[in-house]
Amino acid sequence: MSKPIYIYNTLSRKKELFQPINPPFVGLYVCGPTVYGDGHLGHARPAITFDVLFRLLKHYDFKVRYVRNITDVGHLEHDADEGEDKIAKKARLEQLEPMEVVQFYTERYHKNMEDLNVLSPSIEPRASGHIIEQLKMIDQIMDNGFAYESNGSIYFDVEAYNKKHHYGKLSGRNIDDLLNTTRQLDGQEEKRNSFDFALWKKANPEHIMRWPSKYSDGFPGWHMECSAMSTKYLGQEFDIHGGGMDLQFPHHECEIAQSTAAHGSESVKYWMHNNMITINGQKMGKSLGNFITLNEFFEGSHKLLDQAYNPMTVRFFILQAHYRSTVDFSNEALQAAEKGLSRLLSAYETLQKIKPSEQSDVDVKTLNNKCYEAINDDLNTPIVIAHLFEGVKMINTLSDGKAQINTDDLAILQSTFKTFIFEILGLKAPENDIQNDLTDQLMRILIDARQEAKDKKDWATADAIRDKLSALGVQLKDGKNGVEWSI
RNA sequence: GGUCUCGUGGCCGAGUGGCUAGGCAGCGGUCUGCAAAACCGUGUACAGCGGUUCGAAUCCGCUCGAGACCUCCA
Repeated sequence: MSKPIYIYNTLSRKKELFQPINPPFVGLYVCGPTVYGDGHLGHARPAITFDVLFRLLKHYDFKVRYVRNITDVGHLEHDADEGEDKIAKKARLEQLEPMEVVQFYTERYHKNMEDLNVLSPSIEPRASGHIIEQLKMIDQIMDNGFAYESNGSIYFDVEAYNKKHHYGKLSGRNIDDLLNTTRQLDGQEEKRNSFDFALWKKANPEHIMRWPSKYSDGFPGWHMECSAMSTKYLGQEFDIHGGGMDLQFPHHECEIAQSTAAHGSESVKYWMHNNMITINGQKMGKSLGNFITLNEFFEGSHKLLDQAYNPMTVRFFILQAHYRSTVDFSNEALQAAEKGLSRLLSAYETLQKIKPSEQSDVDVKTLNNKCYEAINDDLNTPIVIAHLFEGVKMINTLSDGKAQINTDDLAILQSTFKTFIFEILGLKAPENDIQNDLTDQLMRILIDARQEAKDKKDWATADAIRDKLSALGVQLKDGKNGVEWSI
């Protein structure tokens, strides 16, 4: 199954037909987290968006190498810390080794991703493990005359670069705008121009994370890692680079400049950017202090949360919006997503029980096509979900015996649901680990006891059992095919 | 200040020149001893004002409002 995929390329600001540089291989690079704190809802968005892309490409049998980095060094802070490394700062605060912090938060990030059913990337390189590659790339940029040394630090010469290439092409800026709008920052006096950015930074004596180099004892600039690691694992030219919209400028703009300056040609064919998650209409972000961590979502432990939300609810919530739109958080919206997902999944279970007939009066082929059309149209997951709900209606009608379906169509319907819900959207049925065999058998005893009471029309006893279970958070559902229970 | 995006029914959220996504809530119903759950049915909304057009939520202009980037950020 291979159909044309269209993706929105930030470079051209248009949807473009996706054509890999070297089919069937696809190189995909996505900016991963800086591991100095717990992941929040904002981290879930790109992870899930590009997870869906990864899954879709694999579904179409592309050979995908998906690289998502872990930033464990290099992002400077510009507050009172005078360029102290983020990781180093956190380490000092907690009296830990920097790599201890990195280890701790990396593992928590991985756990979050697993909970969200986000597939592991093919390679998850760390910035700290690629200092040599970064230094090599800095050498190339220096050799090509697009960088200069100043007091042991190396800066990218934006002006020199802009004479031959367009600095700002991704974010729609030009160098004149930047001259007027760039703020005074630390280390400015070392730069020729305010918009120049660091490739290598000489470390202050108290700076913990540092590596020796011919320039100085220091650490790489904040954009180098992605350029160096994408080149190493995907080559000088690769297909797709993704990340949050907030990284468009300056991070991705600098990446383009660095790669072009080092290799003489552009590195990325398609740039994709997911939009932000907002909370009360405002961006949710680390610096704004209004973020909710994923762990808090899963535990319901944040004051803005009415309840705990299953990771699949969060995933479904995010997929119900298109990745290039902002999505506004609210308990109401999350609860709506929770119910919608559960309806979708229970229809999937119903689908497994449907028996085929001789003839078919449902159009499953169109449904299947519409799902593919939607996902191929720049990952339009909300439309896919809308179509799946049409399928839900279809399934329930069949289940009620109000329509018929033949063997072939049933197979198509089942495969459509399976493919889209689980394989491409990456949803999964929530696990009930409490619902093991023993518990189920104990529950059966109670359910049977209640049934006996009901048979005797002893409603008081029957209701008492139901109410007491309900108080423990166990719901009984009287269905046509017997009594089901859930927590 | 510069660059840019957006404003859709009670809530969330697609669409983007005519054929009025979808989910949740609400309402009506089916089922049930009752309830819950489940299922079915049900809503012509597109910030305001002008313009283009046979026809605009969709294109253009203005007004109002919200937000993003320009600084670490997903």
